[in-house]
Amino acid sequence: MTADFQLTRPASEARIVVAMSGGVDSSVVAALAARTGAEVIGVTLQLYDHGMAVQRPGSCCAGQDIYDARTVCDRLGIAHYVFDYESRFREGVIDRFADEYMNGRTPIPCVRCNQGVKFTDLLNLARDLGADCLATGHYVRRVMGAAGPELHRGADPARDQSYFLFATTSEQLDFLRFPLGGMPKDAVREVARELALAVADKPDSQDICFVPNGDYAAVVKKVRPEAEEGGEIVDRAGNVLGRHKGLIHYTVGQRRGLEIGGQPEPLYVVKLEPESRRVVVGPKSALAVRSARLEEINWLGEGSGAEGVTAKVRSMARPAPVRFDGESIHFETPEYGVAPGQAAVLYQGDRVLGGGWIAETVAAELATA
RNA sequence: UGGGGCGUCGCCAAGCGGUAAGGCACCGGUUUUUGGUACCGGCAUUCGCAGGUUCGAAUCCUGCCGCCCCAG
Repeated sequence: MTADFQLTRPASEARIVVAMSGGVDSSVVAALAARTGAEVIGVTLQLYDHGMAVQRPGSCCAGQDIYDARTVCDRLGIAHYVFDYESRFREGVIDRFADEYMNGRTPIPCVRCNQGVKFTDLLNLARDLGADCLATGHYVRRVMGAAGPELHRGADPARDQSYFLFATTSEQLDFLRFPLGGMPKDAVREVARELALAVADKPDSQDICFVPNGDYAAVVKKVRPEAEEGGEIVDRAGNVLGRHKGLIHYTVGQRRGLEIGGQPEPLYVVKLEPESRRVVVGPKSALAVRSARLEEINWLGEGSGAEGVTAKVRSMARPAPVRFDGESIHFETPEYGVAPGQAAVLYQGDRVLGGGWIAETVAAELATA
């Protein structure tokens, strides 16, 4: 198994920096890079504390993971550098994550980490190291088009990570390489086994890497103690149905955790109001959304009003047909559970046209409680 | 303390002599590099309490307790 790193000069003269998290994917990228004959430098960023999150399976970029990355590099005979990015990660990802929740939005820390720490800071670092490119283990494809490199979904639809990389700019894309985008996960693990890499059977990372037990609220409270404050749960007419234990525990579209029984049908979170600290709930039909306004839009396509555009409003969803007017997406059929703070990523076939952060939504039906 | 009604899982609620539906909530699991959703599974040996009738009662009878409503 070999991979194309899309180098612009002979591999023997090139230098490839590989972003290594300590997992199987990036380890295999390093191995594939080494096979090209280029000089390869593995770089691991230490992103958060040495405490409780370190040994957890499914984490990345701390403690054991750094050791794992080093072990792989030693085996491959390539250089390995570790950089302390804790403060940047805390400000750019963790603090921001907490603040988004405080504002009644539902953040995606992985995207912030990719666009900031990884594709801005680490990418510049790779440039400083004189690299030809920065390679990562993301399951997306970089396809050379008429107007330059394009971002496409990973070939394995079950592994595709393009949703988390929508904010990648054209300039960053020029320098990035994703050698795993064309292969299925099985093949990646196979390579790891062939090379007898210690991480071959390491579990896939999942959940938020800096959250120890899936208890993201605990992390938010640690950073922003005022997140403890509860408030009222009301229906759309303003009737108080109960109390909640802090806005940060809820997200639009959420059903569980409201602890309101005696209803004929389930209640879902329809809206979060940070000013009054109220959680507004309603039936599933109240979740239907017709359009969503986006902000911080990143555009990778040529025009803006392309045909056949689809959008994903969460990572694990089939793309829905939409019309994009440059600021808002308009769904052909109502979309459910569209939460402010999440990303809307626009596609044309497998190609990522761009995307933006959901700022606000327009309900498909008029509110009647 | 005259009249009427009601007390079944945390909440709503079916059952009206044949051996406890369902929904909501909750819990567990599956899926998943965000949060959530969805799906699957679990969830009253017991029907306010105590007696009685019956082969057999949550269902019938008696008493007690507790609510609610209308009268005073």
